[in-house]
Amino acid sequence: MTIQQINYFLTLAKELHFWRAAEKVFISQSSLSRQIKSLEDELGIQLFQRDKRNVKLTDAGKFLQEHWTILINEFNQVKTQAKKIDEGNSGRVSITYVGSIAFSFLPNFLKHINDKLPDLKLELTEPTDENHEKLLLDYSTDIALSRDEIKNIHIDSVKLSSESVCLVVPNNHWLNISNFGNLNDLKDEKFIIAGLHHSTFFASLLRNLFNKYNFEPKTIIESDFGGMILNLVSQGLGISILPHSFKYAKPENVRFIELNESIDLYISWRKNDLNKTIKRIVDMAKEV
Amino acid sequence: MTIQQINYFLTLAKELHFWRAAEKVFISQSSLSRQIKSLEDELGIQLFQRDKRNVKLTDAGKFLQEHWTILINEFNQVKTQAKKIDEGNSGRVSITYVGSIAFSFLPNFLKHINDKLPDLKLELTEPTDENHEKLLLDYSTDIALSRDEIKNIHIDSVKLSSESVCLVVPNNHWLNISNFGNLNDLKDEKFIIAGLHHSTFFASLLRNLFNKYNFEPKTIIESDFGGMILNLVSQGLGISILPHSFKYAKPENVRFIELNESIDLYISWRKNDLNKTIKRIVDMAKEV
DNA sequence: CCAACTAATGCTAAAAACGCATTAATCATG
DNA sequence: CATGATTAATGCGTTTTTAGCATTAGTTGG
Repeated sequence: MTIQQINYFLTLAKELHFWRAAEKVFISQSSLSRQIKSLEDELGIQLFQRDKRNVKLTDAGKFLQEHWTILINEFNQVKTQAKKIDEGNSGRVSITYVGSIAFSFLPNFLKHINDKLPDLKLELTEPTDENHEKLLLDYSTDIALSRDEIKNIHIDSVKLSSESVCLVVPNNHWLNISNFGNLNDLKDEKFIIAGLHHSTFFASLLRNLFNKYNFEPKTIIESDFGGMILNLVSQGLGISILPHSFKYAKPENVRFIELNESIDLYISWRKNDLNKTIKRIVDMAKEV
Repeated sequence: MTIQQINYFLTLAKELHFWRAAEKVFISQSSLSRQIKSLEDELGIQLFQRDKRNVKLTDAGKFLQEHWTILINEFNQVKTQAKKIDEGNSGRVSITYVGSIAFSFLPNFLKHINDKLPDLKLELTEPTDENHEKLLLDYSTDIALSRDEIKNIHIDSVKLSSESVCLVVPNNHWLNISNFGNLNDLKDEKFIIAGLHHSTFFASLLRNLFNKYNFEPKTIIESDFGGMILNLVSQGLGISILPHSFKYAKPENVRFIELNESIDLYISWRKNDLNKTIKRIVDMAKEV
């Protein structure tokens, strides 16, 4: 039983046509026919019900199609990860991050990594659902930069920094540090903020903040992309609440007013991962 | 990349010695050497660090050893299950059950199956940890007979029957149906019962029962095997509490006194499993 | 420095995989 | 109902892969 044979099988199971399937796997129809037959013989399982004209999966075939598809995927994932370990400092490392660090921490961090490990390729992704724990465990990513700590026996997670949360207003806005009391002063303001129904950490922080003051913001635009929000604020469309680090995006015509709330940044990685480069990068993060 | 090659790799990874590994997989040392090398070439990953004398795994090799071991096991499990589906009524079906039905429901059930499907082989197991849900989901079993309903979107679960829970006492015991009031009459009795700390459904039922009367039994012997308990009770070593169906074990010198508690029997199976025989057997259970 | 050990390699034989051409069965069509 | 189109299986020769034997080459322990 070859991985190759399984791929032949999966292709045929999808096409249900020997000629088309054979073309897809770049062998002749006769070869495919024989490979499938030898697979059936070796397993002692009838995979396809076929006459001279039609091909269809048996129940056992359907079962194998479903489960082999999953297993082959896992095989490929494992292979990719092994390759990363093999390549080490000259390989690739995947990093997932939350958008709000794109302007401050992340550029410095990436520069630092590139100075120390110039041959390393970095794969950056900003996940939308923010399930960093799952992404780490199934090897979809190697390092996660998130707003909350990940508590899992297979994952190490340490706090890198804290920063304050700020009101963001256009420069010509009446609000400033000295005349700001609390959120309820802002009940007539138009807000441009992240979707509060999301399950991200920042959304939940905002929900808590509004709850504390029993305050419901007049939201005119929802966006999860901080850069977009900043831009809209600078255009005078409304005000927003963002982590302080967005100041480093050097937005024009915008003023930041610190609130009495702070938000953390954590870095998380798989405990004892064999890819030593991951740990090196984590250590670099602590230096930045 | 062949399944065979992976098995070669896993053997060598364990032995770390080409000759011994080659013997274990029934090929020559030279062949094994070449197979490993071709695997390394194909993956583009160094698996072993070797000189003319020693062999040891690289980090990537360690990683692959760990994950391939798991995947190969899953492959075999999937194969076994596909085989079962292929064989259908002449194949095998695995049933896990709780001990307490061994004397009443189970014999009738098995006889019924054997009458209808004489070519079917049945694999019976009585799991100790009673995690029927997990056993079903990972295909370790096909049908589970348990005391509580399994609630999972991939599993169907229906109640087969209910029965009362009984006090079991030796025939010459002072206690009988007419003079029994409640559990607190039994505070001086010696009990022989299942370990209450266990996570089985029956253990938790007993815990609740005792809690209800704020009653702590003087337990002299703990055993999870009902047959053993019955035997000890009949020898006069103490009294016990068991489901009513143990009466069908036809124990000598023992009397059952019904309590005001009942316990259910559920049958559970994977929803829409491709092995049609499983559903047939489930339907038979409802007829018994 | 020699003997024992062990992984790699040259060579040859056997086995497996492949493609071409053909066969055999089925289906659609007039 | 005959005929051509379609399609999976198979006979056969070729190429590729795998296996074993014998040998080589480097390492280790005495």
